[in-house]
Amino acid sequence: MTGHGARRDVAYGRATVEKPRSDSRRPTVQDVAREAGVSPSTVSRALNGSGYAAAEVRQRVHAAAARIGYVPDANAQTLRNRSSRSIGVLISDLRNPFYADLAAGVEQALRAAGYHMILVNDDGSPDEEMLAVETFTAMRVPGVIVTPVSVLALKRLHQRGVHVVQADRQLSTRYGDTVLGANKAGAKLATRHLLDLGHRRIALLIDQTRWTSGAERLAGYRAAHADARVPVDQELIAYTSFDSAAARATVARLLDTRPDVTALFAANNVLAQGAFEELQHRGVQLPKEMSLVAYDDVPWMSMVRPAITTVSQHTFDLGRRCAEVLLARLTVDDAGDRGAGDGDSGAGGSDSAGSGPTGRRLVRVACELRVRGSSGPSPA
Amino acid sequence: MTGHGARRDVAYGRATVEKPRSDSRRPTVQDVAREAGVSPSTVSRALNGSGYAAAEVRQRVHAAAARIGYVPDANAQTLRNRSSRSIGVLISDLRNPFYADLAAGVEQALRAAGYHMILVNDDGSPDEEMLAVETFTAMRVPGVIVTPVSVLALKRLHQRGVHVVQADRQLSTRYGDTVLGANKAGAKLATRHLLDLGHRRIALLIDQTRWTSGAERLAGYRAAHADARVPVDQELIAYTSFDSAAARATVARLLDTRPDVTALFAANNVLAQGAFEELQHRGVQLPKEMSLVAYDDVPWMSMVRPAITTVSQHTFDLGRRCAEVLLARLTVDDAGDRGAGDGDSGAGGSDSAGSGPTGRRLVRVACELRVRGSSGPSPA
DNA sequence: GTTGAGTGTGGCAACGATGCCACACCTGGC
DNA sequence: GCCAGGTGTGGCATCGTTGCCACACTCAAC
Repeated sequence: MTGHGARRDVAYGRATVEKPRSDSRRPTVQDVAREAGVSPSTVSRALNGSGYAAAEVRQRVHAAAARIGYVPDANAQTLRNRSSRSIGVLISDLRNPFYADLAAGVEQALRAAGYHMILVNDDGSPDEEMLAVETFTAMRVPGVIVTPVSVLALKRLHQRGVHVVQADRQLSTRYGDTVLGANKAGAKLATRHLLDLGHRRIALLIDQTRWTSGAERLAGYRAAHADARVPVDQELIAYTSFDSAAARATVARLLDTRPDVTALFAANNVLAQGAFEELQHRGVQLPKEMSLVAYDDVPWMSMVRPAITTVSQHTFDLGRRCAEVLLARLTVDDAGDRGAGDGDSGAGGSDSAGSGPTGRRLVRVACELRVRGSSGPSPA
Repeated sequence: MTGHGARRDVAYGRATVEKPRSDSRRPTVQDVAREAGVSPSTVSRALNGSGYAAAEVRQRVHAAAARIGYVPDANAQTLRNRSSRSIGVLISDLRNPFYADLAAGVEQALRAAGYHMILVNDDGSPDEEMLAVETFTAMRVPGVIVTPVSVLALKRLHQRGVHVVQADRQLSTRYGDTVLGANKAGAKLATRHLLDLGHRRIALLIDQTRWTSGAERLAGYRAAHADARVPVDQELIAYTSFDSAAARATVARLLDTRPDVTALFAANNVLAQGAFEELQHRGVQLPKEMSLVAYDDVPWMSMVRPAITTVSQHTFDLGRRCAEVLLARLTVDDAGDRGAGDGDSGAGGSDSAGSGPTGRRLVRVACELRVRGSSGPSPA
């Protein structure tokens, strides 16, 4: 087997063709030390600012480092320090704007703090999720932000001493912190909006209620009814799967069997798409014949006419908040003794339940009802 | 300064509160070796399958590793092997579905090949781009996929022996491979579609033509006119900035000064949004009074009525292709002698120009015209 | 019975950065 | 003039993995 040695040997011969400037290998602390006329230890101290280093020497080292283009090897640092500045981010579907925005928010906050994001798509598959967990473990990430699929993944991470933040939904209260949208409040707001408009037979289109996101939205829907003393018709809670085609079929069935429905509340953007397509296909007039409200505002909802009334989750902020919560843990970790406090310096509109730095934290990011043209008075 | 040592010492005392099972540190090859009754070298050989290892021993080692839950430290491996399995991916805006889809495609292909993606958003800023380059360098990534902003970043990466793939646009032909959409062909297709419908005053809404993406689309627009022997009215090429509000204002100005325009071709999804909003705002009837065609199909375009005629870039595939092109380079690199061939096993519809494994490669991913309701016969 | 090839295993150094410890030097006080 | 204390620097081991090399052993052939 011509292993690595051979590869390296050959690489030089090929250098000008494939990898142009790999003729001189990357500079290390040793090289900086030689250049500055000091020892590697001193270089380390001078660059990191920890420990003694005469001002003059410090300057000389910095100059030398800049001159030869020294970039510290992150892997060596991680190996030595036993913790990296990479954060694992595990989401279900990057092509869904909800997850994309979430990831974008996470990335922004991480980058601002000098961390970076390893992004893995699990397509909602527990197996892929577990594989990602192994990857993150191997990389020694200090924390992971995940829209969780299986409790096992959370548990495994937790066992391995990795800080976990569950985003958007909470599968377990035992492992790490959680950042959620105000699902119940949002769904209640939306439902109440419809009730206020006189609707009495409001169908809820929802995919699953095993996850907190779905369950809480359902609860909000019920709560609004209860507040208005309008009984909930169980038949109007239409369960479907997380797929716009399926949602569309479900809506079709619903409209056929229950022509008395005057409003439709779709529990997320994917289901809303199916619903909207079916209504459009049938030529149902919004909002005259039917009102439509969606949870989770995504771009198409404000482009179509009438524009869709939605509950915005402030998804980007949600992502940012996830990163902040995680970073707070890491900082506490670093600080030896807990100095950082709980620091719920909440970007306006997020409230946090849960105790100090030691306990599990649950952060809620506020949502907002955006009334647009798709919701109007009940025709009845 | 209570440094790292202190942190560790304290960590144990806190273990049950913060990081539950960090009481036992992570198992290493040493631990596996002890468990299996062999030496670390043998463990390495047994697990990696390189070099001798008796079948019985191999089995014993695997069992031991599984029993104690051994996960190799990726950082130590990278340090030792001088190359990681992380790929840097640098894009402009994750919240734009174009970039999100691109990243999703990249991620899928990387994951399938056992690599993972460090995703960084540079918001189109050269400074952020350079910072990301430093990060990637520090992490010793073997390759980077980038929607480039500045040539300097490409050059820097190239100098450091990192394989580069320019995605979507090509800023320089000197550094690494490139994967582009068939911009000219696509724009020509779209323009020709409008010309065929009888339009003669087709405005082009475009942000900039310094990048290949814009320049090629402009070229396609011109080429279609030339083919049809229709002169291009320079005034109808409306330059704006990459921003839907600006695009909208530009469209407004255009429509005011040139009421004779019968069709609008928006060079990307962001500009298309601005155009659509302005047309909608003015109550312009599509396609009766005006036709609209967009480059880059994104979800809202098929949700609105009339749905927008677009050129789909197959963005997800574009991303996948970027990863494939990069991985091919890495494989050649590994293989000591070039065994892998050029292997343009193109997923149907992508054609590659450029020479074998040693030369720079330029791959084009085919696009497709999707005719929808927003384009119709010229009113004239 | 010795030699040689072939087979399997362990020792050890290296990847690059870091921080503890030891030590050299300088200054001031008695 | 000697010692104590402070200041700045270098040596060295370490993080976990890998692969080269050396070596031990088995077996067959001469």
